[in-house]
Amino acid sequence: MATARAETETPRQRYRAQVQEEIKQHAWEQIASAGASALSLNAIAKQMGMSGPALYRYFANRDELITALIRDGYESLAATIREAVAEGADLRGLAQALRTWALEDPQRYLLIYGTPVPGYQAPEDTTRLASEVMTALLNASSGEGLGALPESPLQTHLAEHNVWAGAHTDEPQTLHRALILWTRLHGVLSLEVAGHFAGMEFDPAVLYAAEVEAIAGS
Amino acid sequence: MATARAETETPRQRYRAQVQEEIKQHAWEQIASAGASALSLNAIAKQMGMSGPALYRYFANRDELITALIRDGYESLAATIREAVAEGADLRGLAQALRTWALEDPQRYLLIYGTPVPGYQAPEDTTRLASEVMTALLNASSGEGLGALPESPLQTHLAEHNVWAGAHTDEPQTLHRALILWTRLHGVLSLEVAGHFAGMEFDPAVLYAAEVEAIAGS
DNA sequence: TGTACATCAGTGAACGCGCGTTCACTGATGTAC
DNA sequence: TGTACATCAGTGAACGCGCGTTCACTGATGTAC
Repeated sequence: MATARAETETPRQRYRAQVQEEIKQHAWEQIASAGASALSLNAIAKQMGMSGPALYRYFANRDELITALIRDGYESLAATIREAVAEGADLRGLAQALRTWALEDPQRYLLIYGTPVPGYQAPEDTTRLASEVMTALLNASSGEGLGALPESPLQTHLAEHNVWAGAHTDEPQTLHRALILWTRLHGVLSLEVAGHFAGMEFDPAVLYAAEVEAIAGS
Repeated sequence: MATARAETETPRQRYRAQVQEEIKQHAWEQIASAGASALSLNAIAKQMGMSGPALYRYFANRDELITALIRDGYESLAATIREAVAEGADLRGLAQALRTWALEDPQRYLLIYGTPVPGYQAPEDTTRLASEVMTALLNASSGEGLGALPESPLQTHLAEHNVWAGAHTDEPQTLHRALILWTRLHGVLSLEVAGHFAGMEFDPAVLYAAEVEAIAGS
């Protein structure tokens, strides 16, 4: 057959994807320098040397662009965790991967885990990516050799409700461990990224590592 | 003397303070419904039934209003903690007070601990209020009967740098305890407030309590 | 108690600005025969 | 290989809007003698 197969990318499609990518990159730069609320389609267009309305060929409106950025953020995190898992990372490795990812681009981290954009509803597929990350943490939190947790009403609470929809374990200790791993890491990261350690003269990385060890056991 | 003393509030001053307060209240409502970035002086004026420029009698510009809100936020937190301390609250009590305060007005919490406004520099007195809170946590973290922490490189790290400028203790265990109290509580609170527990069917209060107990000891 | 003056809250018009978005169009690129 | 047509990226003008902020002003409230 001489007709192009559907899966083959035409030059036009490739160009389209490139420009779309370039728009997003400029959007990230703008977010980095002035926050997500300052994102302006016209400003991006000007930076790219084209007229404002041209962007509407690539994104239906401002909201759709932001949605794409958020989705990319989730995807980037999920990919990072996926890679770490593929390389056989344990609980410590995952924590390290998360931290590296967060500090690599604080604004990307904040777009997902910072103050939510009011009235903004995340698309479904991001929740899928979010739970992929959670599942990785959960898997890393089960098994031998990890620090034992003291008994706690939380564990029976977690056992009663099914906390992770579709979790592959219902072992209370594992659920507990994964949950506090999640919240403790974000506790350090979010305060660090938001600059709340600024006045204190210590290295957040050491604190982060200590929190990881407290869960992983020594 | 018939002349009014300087400390006495004149009716005009009282009125002025009232209107200023009313402006801030409308500002909070606006933040609550559309986020801090959507705060508009003109919109506030319209809500109050007055013209836009009238607000400039009370705040020099938009930035000064936001600064006042942030300052009020810090002051409200510091007052809450101060009260709890005055009532003899221990570590558990302080943690509870913090949580109640945060959930009472999530937007106020987020204005302080959420994504920072880019380019915005907090005034000095807020750092004073912030460290007042820290000191309270520090005091509650010292003393007998608290759960012992495993040894950790973090403790020697904290001992070497003076983490809290002007802390009344340099006991490594105490510093460690106060620090993780701080980060762990915010880990739960920030994820909860930002809605990241939405998909999971459990009560964040139970998790919060478990984290407190893990530090306070049972 | 009454008058003259100063203070200050609030108004309305006006400024320039940048925003998101629509629309009719031009011109280049790709497709079908 | 060449022609006719369809697709699509990008432009420029225009829309209405709300924003922060300045300015000259009116009118009410407070102060001094």
